Amino acid sequence: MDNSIKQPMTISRLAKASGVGVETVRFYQRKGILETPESMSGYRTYTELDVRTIKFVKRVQQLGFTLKEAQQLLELASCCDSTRPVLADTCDKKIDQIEHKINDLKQMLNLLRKFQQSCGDVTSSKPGCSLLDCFENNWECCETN
Amino acid sequence: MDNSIKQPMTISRLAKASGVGVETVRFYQRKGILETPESMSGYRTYTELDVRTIKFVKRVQQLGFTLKEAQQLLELASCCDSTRPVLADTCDKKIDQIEHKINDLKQMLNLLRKFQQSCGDVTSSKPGCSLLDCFENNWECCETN
DNA sequence: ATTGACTCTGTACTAGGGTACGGAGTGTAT
DNA sequence: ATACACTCCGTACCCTAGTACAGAGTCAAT
Repeated sequence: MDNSIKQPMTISRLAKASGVGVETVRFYQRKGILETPESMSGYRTYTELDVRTIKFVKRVQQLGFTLKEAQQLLELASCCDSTRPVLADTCDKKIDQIEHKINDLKQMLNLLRKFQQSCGDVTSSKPGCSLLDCFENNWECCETN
Repeated sequence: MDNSIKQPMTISRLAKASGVGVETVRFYQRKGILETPESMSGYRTYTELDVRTIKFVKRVQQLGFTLKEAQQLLELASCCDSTRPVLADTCDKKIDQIEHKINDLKQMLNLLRKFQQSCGDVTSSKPGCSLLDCFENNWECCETN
């Protein structure tokens, strides 16, 4: 890997490369999500890792996790040495969390599909399956598949 | 359905029944998520529908949707008549959205599982699959299944 | 008719996740 | 050497989703 720099990656370059605003980068630094690199001469220079980190955080947020959780995931990402067992465990919990979320979303999806069918079928005059009705009792009105 | 009321459902009863605080109910009213029933004599009385609505909103939020989105879903729920085509369409979009989210979460899950294996295996000295590494290029480092 | 629990209204405050801005320093081009 | 873009730092502001609270009214029991 040739790490020679074409142009030093300034904060605005970093921001642009990772698709966020400069202020967001600073915000992440304040929050400790991103390290604040030591700067010779006032201006800091960033690396590809910072770009990746920010992109990762943004992605994880899209999936419905908080910044704090994104940070936890980053901590998982960054080390895999002495703390392995702890990490594996944290990972486990995160996995459970995500599995749960997926299941919930699947139920919701099911429900919406049913609802949409009864709703889109204009020939049917019956009110069909109401979201609220279906929702009761753990979505029982919809056969889960 | 016997709609006779044992005791009028006041706001605190509603809050309790739907598992939120009184202030949250009021907040939802301000936001238009919940109707503010006309009250004879100062105190409002609520119905089972309000309980269901709040529970629905809370559930939908758990799935990672915003209040605004929950409201949209409620609008879907509440009518299925003249506006059917529009609703079916909105529903479609929501379905796409959820499908997308599920796929993303599945990829994340995959990644975490891989990571966890390499991380939990203490005998393995190689750094294994880093979350950040794996994340690059649409999680390509993990075979999607 | 007074107490205590509850309600209504409005306003203020909180936490999370940013976004904007003012003032001072820096880097670079002309 | 001066202009202009950019950086750093601190503080302030915004939106979302609540939460808290003060002041006034209401209801029900004593």
